[in-house]
Amino acid sequence: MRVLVIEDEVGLAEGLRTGLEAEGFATDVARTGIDGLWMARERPYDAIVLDILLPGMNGYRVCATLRDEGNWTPIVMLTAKDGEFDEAEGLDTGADDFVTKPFSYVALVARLRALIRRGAGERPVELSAGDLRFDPGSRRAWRGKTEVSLTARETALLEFLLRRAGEVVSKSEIIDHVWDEAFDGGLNIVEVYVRHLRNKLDRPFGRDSIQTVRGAGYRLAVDGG
Amino acid sequence: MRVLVIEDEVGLAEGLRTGLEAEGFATDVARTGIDGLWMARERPYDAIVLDILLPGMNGYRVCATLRDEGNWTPIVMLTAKDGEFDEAEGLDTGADDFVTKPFSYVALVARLRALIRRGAGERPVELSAGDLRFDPGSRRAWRGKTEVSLTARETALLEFLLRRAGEVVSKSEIIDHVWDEAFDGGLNIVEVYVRHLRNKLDRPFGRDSIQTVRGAGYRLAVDGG
DNA sequence: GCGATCCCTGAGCCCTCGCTGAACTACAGG
DNA sequence: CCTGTAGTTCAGCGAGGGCTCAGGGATCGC
Repeated sequence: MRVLVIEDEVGLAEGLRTGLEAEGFATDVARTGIDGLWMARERPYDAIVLDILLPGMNGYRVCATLRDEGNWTPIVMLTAKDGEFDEAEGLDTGADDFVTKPFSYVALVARLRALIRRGAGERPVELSAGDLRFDPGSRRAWRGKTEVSLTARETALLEFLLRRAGEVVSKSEIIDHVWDEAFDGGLNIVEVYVRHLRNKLDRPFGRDSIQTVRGAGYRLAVDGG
Repeated sequence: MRVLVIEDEVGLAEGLRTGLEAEGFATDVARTGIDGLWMARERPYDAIVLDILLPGMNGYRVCATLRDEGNWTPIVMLTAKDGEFDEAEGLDTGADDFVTKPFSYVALVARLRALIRRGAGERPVELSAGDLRFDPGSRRAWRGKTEVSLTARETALLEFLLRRAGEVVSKSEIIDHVWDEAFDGGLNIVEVYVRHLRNKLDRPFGRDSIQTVRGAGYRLAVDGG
């Protein structure tokens, strides 16, 4: 397993190198975004650890550039602990996972192994409607740049609505796909969960993405409201 | 997202259920091929995980039967590690992907997601007559560029008229198709709703798309008026 | 021209549908 | 054991939509 670390801070970079090599990863280090991009293009890495704050070319741009070139090597981004925007932007540019500084090697290595196992083939796909976004892999949702925390059911409902964005889906259809067959309650449960989603994804942002089509069902606006 | 697991080995089946539900899939389990077939016919699944070795009716036959019946739900087959013929036969019978036992959940889930993403291929067609348009998927209607909001009944009536554009359809025929069989009111209701449609789709635009054919019924002009 | 038939129109009643808040259960963590 | 969270149920409410009806036009046959 060969890993590329793109990190300008020398202490951290060398720490990572020794730590990762102790874990059995062959590790290369790049000190700038440009260098890192170059190295990533030259050799097939199994994963890339990418800092965001880099001299010259920042991590987002490195990541986006690689993805544009069709390079889907798994990328773990190192984000600052206060950076709430980091992850949203990281996902936009095609990062696969995130580790918040300061971090433990254990966490980083675990993520790396998971990503490598998943492989470069399964690129991250994102479901979106306007600025409403959902990552099926990590099962997280964003309205614009702010992440919104959803429960399991809410997540499942949102995912279903997003996959059928623009279409009217009936409540019974929703129950068929979001609840399992053991469920024998009424259709009202759908109304309740639609309400939950609206309260979390629409109301705080002054949006109106989930429209009710009286007598037919609900429709998620393709432009996200 | 709703998945059907057809697997006779109880341990594996329950493991799959919990694993998949943790990933956000609503999961149903069938223990025999017959049961699985039955369940697949009953409800719309987003994907099916199908073991090959099943009591009674094996996975190939389940798969082939579903395909024969026009059911194209994505199917992932679980194949034994030594079975070289498995995949060929699976492909013949209409399987979409294969996972070799023993497998990791990560791999299975990745395949499932990929299939579901691919599977949602068909897009709604649009009904139109001149510049009068209707999208059955989103159940929205337009006259030219401006969207017109319709109630459920109005929508159903418009859809019916559009599907029979150019033909004369009688009021009783309309009642048969747009109202449910329990309806026992008079034919006047059709007149009322035709009026509603005219008020929304014709009058504001100076059009005359719904023509009344005295003594016979109504006809929607194929050119939209 | 005249009645008969068919269709249009507007007003109004009633009830379904969807929304909402609250209560209840189950379960996990501290 | 207590607390908090998620999932579900339920009953009340309010608005909007579905439907009815009666009277006024329009059109046809004679």
